[in-house]
Parts: sequence; C-alpha cells; structure tokens
Amino acid sequence: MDVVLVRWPEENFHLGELRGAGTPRLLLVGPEAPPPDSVDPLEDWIRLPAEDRDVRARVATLEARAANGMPTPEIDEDGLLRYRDRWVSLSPVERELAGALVERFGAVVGRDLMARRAWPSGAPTRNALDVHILRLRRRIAPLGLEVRTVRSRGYLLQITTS
Amino acid sequence: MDVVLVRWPEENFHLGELRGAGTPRLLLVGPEAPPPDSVDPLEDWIRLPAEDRDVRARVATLEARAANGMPTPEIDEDGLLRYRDRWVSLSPVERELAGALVERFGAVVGRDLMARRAWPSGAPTRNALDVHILRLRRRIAPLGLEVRTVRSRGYLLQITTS
DNA sequence: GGGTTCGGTTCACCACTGCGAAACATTTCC
DNA sequence: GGAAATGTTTCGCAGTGGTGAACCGAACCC
Repeated sequence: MDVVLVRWPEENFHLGELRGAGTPRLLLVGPEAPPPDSVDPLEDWIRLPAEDRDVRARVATLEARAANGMPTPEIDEDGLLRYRDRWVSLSPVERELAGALVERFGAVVGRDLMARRAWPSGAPTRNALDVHILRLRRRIAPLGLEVRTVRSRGYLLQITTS
Repeated sequence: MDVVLVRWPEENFHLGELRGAGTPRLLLVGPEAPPPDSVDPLEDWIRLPAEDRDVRARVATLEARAANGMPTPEIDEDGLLRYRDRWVSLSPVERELAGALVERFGAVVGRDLMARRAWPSGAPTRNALDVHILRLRRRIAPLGLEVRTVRSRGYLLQITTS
C-alpha cells in the first residue's frame, strides 16, 4: 500500500480519513509546528526541512509495516523456491514438502500430512521423510530459511534464527 | 517501560539485546549516518541535531506503544508457546501446565489445579509437578518469561524481571 | 534462639521413543 | 554414461516422563 504524505498541520483535515482507512501516512511537520503525537505504527512524522534519504527511509518503514512485516517465501510456477531475491531449485519430492511448509509458513505441518503429500499412495518407509527433510534443510539453508522440528507434531518453516 | 536512547551507529552493539528484550528504543542518528530501517513499532529514530520537543515526542510515542500493545504469551493450536515473535515447543505435560498459567497470565494458579490439569487421574508423585515446573522454567526462559513461586499458593507466569 | 517441619527446588538416574544423519543401494533422466 | 534423485538400513542422540534423594529457605514452635 502506498504511503500518503501530509503537510501538517496545514492538511490536518485529511488525517481523520486516512487514519480511519488505515492508510500509512507520513506527516511533514513545518519548522515551527509542535510535533504530533501518533501512537499508530502506520503513522510517522518528520520535521522539515529534512533530508531526502530520511524521508525515503521513513516511507519505506511505513510501507514495510503496511505490508504486514516480512516477505514470505514462495514456490514459483517453475518449482523454484524463492525468498528475498534468491532462489534454489527443488527436486519433485522436495517441492511437495516445501510446498506444504510454505503454505503454512511459520506454523507446524504434521509429518503424516507431508508424507501423504509427497507420496499420495503411501510412503515408501518411515525414514524416507526424514531423509528428504534433511536434504531439504541443506538445500534451503543458503536462502536463510530453516526447517525446525517440533517433536511428535511435525515440522515448521521459518527464517533462520542465528 | 522506559525508552532507551541509543547513539547510532556508534552503540550498535547494544541494539540486538534491546530488540530481543522488546525494549522500546530511540536511535539518535549522527548527522552523517544513513537512516536505519526499523520495521519494529517499538523502534524509532531521529536525526541529530534535533529539537528537544521532537525527541520527547518520539519517546512519548514509543512509551505509549509499549504500554498499549503489551502482548501476552499464548499457546497456539500446534502446542507451541509463542511470545513476541519467538516460540518454544512444549512437551504434552508442559503444555498443560503452561496452558493453565497462560490463561491466568500474571495471576496465581494453585498447585493442585495444575496437577489436576496435567494428570486428571491423579499425579504420579508429589515431586512430579515440581520437576515439570523446573523444566518448564528452563524452557521458557529464552522467551523472556518466568514462573514465579508464591509460597503455599501456587505459581505465577510473568515477564522476566532482571 | 535453635531445632523442626513444611513447601519447594534441584540433581542424578532410568527407560522409552522420535528423529537425525551417514552410508550405501537403486532408479530416473538428460 | 553419468549425474541427480530416490529409497533403505543402521546407528546414535536427544527429548520426554518418571522416581528418589539431597538440598534450601522460610515459617513455626518450644
């Protein structure tokens, strides 16, 4: 969503509307005006005169907040796992496993669910899933992603925590 | 909670700790430094030199956000204990104990109540609850949560005070 | 005040189970 | 043919729940 720039307090009349709509907004505060007090994380302000890079940085922050945090990984139409302008190729089995994890990014996916997805007509052996998870882990590590085990519940895909 | 002022980028090394603890913080950005990119609503910055009233306004905003949006820990549908974008997995027994504590976050939960919840058909031994509380304590410590004992009353879950 | 009890903490140990990982064998695909 | 993908076996480790015992501080009691 686009950030709206508002001269403040001159264009104060705009503000109620923007706030109501949840539009991210940056108040450009005149040299003499008192600083506004905004609690809303989607509202920010900067005192004029201001450097261009500072304005852009605040706009970028508001945009990121409006986009609801961090970007999530996805599997594109070619079966590549993409995340933050990097990508890795996946084998067919890995693609299914990664798909299940990506669809519920940050939440647990049960082992049985993943097994049924990778092998709809029955998994080869119990251990097969483990091995493919291991290989998937190594494959996605360069992207800054990791698969965490939640014992007796399943697996969880998340951003690598160092 | 108090807002911490950090000279940036000089005192950058502080920042990881503050972010991890969820401490609201205002970065004082040197005249030549590039603007930081913080998505966290509990982090803000201002370029030096800055007017006093502007600094105070931003501090007040951070304080207000910290006071309002104090998130409470919760146990999600997968049995994970989540708190402020971090999580730990819980074993079945720990999950029940943590569940009782989370539901009455900040208030005392009696030992007998917790014991009945973890073992509806009678606790194994007197000591069992203690041991599981000990293990739960160690597990949730990384989240910044702690279980406090209220002697002869029960236990209480709260944010770590250190 | 000094011992005792009470409530709670911590440790060491055991049995059990789920999952990890290496190493090897096999198949598939270009 | 050769590389990538897949499957299998085996070994080991770490998480889990339970138990007994030592420990410790606070309250209680004579």
